[in-house]
Amino acid sequence: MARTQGSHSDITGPRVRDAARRLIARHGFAAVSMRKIAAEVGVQAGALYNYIPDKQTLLFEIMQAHMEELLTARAELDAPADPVQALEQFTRFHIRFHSNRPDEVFIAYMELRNLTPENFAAIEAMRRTYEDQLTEILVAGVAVGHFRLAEPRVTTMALIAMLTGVNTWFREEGRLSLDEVEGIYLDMVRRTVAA
Amino acid sequence: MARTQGSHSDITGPRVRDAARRLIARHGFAAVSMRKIAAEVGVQAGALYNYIPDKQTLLFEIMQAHMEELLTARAELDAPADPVQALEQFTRFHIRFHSNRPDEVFIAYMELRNLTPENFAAIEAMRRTYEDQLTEILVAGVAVGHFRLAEPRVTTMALIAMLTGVNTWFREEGRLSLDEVEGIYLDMVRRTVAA
DNA sequence: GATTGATCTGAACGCGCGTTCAGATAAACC
DNA sequence: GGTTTATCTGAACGCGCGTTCAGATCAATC
Repeated sequence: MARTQGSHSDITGPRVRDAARRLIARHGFAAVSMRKIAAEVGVQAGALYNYIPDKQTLLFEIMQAHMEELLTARAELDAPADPVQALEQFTRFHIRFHSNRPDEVFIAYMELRNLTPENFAAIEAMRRTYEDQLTEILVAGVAVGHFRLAEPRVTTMALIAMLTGVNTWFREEGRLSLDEVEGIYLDMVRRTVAA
Repeated sequence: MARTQGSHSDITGPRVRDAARRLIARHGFAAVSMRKIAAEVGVQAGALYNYIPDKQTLLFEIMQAHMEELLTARAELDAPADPVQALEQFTRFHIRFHSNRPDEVFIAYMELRNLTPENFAAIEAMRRTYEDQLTEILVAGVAVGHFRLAEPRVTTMALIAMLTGVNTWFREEGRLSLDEVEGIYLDMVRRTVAA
């Protein structure tokens, strides 16, 4: 067996996280061993500890990176003042962002219970920050009489569940394009909150 | 340590499944060992094999029982001919049934990937049967001009995701009663498909 | 071309895993 | 009260787990 040692830190580091993300999304955090991640990268298990302190931190960093990307990507858009337009922007953004990252989305929801309490709180806070942005749009729309809804927070949870649900069935190679799906969901979202 | 042996099959059998259901919902299938389930029941790990052939079958039977209960409970309702009333019945039934069984619902979604391919197919078929019932209501409503929607299957997935999402935030001791939540969601469902 | 330092191997650690099974126990039956 | 039988214990099996670490290897530096 040929040894292939040397300096590959800049290459191996990201590959560890990529392999972990893919394997955890497919098999679940508890079912993925450090040895399997290492094998995917082409390295022995011990070498992983040059890049991560432990398995728990690996999971947390994957989730944290995902949530930070979500908040950053969203912050980079300039929000329309009109709540109707803001809702359209949010809807399209949510579907597009999440359908492009099925592994991360799956992990961020399924593996919450494998986080330590502190790590869990950190991820939940970011999720709440994101949800609050939709709630704000809804409240603003109600204020100007363009939306009508019973409970902003309940509607927020309902809409986000509906939109994220796209990931459970949408396939790139399916009958409908992502653009078409976006349009269909946007219509449903609008109706749900229409005045 | 006092031995507590004897005949308890009729008691122990259900307790094994109850303990497994609770523990798997909380920690995940891969993270729950047979020894932990046994400890919860108050028995040694070996005794579990008087009631289940193996761990995989235990998971499958929990999911299967849940899906069968879902289909049975739904079948026991007599469906209104009017699609509008049928949709209301489905919505209320779905929210009520699922919010009463948070553990089972969580497991039935999260642990699908831990099923063998054959067991997975069996559960998926039952889930599809349930989903199809909503699709039929939607199609019937469109046919008589009471509903308007782009894609019955897409709307089905969107509504079910929205309704099941209640489980992620609803708490018995919260501000809103289940009746109120039912009403709010029913309103959103109606608007989503209104002609 | 010798030295340094980052990177990786390979072996080891104690532990818990799912499952099996011989034997112990206690309830049920005659 | 002796026998049968369902139920459970306790030990064992081989295996993979997360993590550590001494030593091997190689790229970069002088």
